[in-house]
Amino acid sequence: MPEGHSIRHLATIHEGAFAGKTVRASSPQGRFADEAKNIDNRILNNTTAHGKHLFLHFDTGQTVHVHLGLYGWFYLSKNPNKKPKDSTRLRLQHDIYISDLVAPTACELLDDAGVSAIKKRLGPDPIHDDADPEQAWKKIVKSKRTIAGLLMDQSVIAGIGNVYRAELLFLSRLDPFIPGTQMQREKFDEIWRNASILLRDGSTDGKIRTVAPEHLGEDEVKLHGCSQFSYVYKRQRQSCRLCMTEVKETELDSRTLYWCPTCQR
DNA sequence: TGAGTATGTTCAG
DNA sequence: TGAACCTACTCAT
Repeated sequence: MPEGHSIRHLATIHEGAFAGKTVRASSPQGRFADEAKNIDNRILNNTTAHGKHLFLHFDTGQTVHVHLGLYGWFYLSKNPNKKPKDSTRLRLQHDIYISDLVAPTACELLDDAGVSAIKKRLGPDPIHDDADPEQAWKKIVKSKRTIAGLLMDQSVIAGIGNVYRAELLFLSRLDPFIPGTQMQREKFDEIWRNASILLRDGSTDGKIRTVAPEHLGEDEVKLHGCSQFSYVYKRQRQSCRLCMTEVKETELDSRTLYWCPTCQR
């Protein structure tokens, strides 16, 4: 489930498990073997996250940069005898914890310049206290692209993926297809504010929660806290939770967009 | 058991 | 714009 909230969640978990400790690093799959040797038996200083990018900073001055992509994930375990899968790109281990990274889009060893280059091409991340929404607003308001497309552009705002995109647009009752040039400042501020709140909330346990309890069905209320619900994401051909109009889906920039044509006019 | 789908990004053409 | 990356889950057979 790798949107920004998951990456922050994983950064926090890895910092708690490994920071300040001497870590064994290996690559059972082999594709990160040479790089793993550089950080094997070194101390992991701390972790950071920006958008969907995770950084593990070592005392060598080097940083492991991970992007999970669509399939990637870290599997944490306390079982010292756990066997890695053949596909495990990176295994981090010390006395207590094992973390296995499987199927990431990116796993590479960078110096400070490499880390800076990645952060430079990313927009502000609403999960950060010191993120500057002005940077995002300036790009949005001068773009003719749709607001739905702009919200998914990591160089505009970092960390929002397809689920949060759909839900944020619904929460602000925004037509996904209006161009950035027609965005109202108040609407942008609302999206930014909601993104900050929802991403932070999701980062506590890695789960996306966007629906207010009063908008959940009776059966769903019983499950609330165990499962994830949405207003429009993946609810195509179902009724809108608020107005009962059928939720629509369409392809936009090669991703599926979900919206309520009545609430989001 | 196999097909289909997915919360993402990069690169070739 | 489409293919590639190459995992986990759901659903139909």
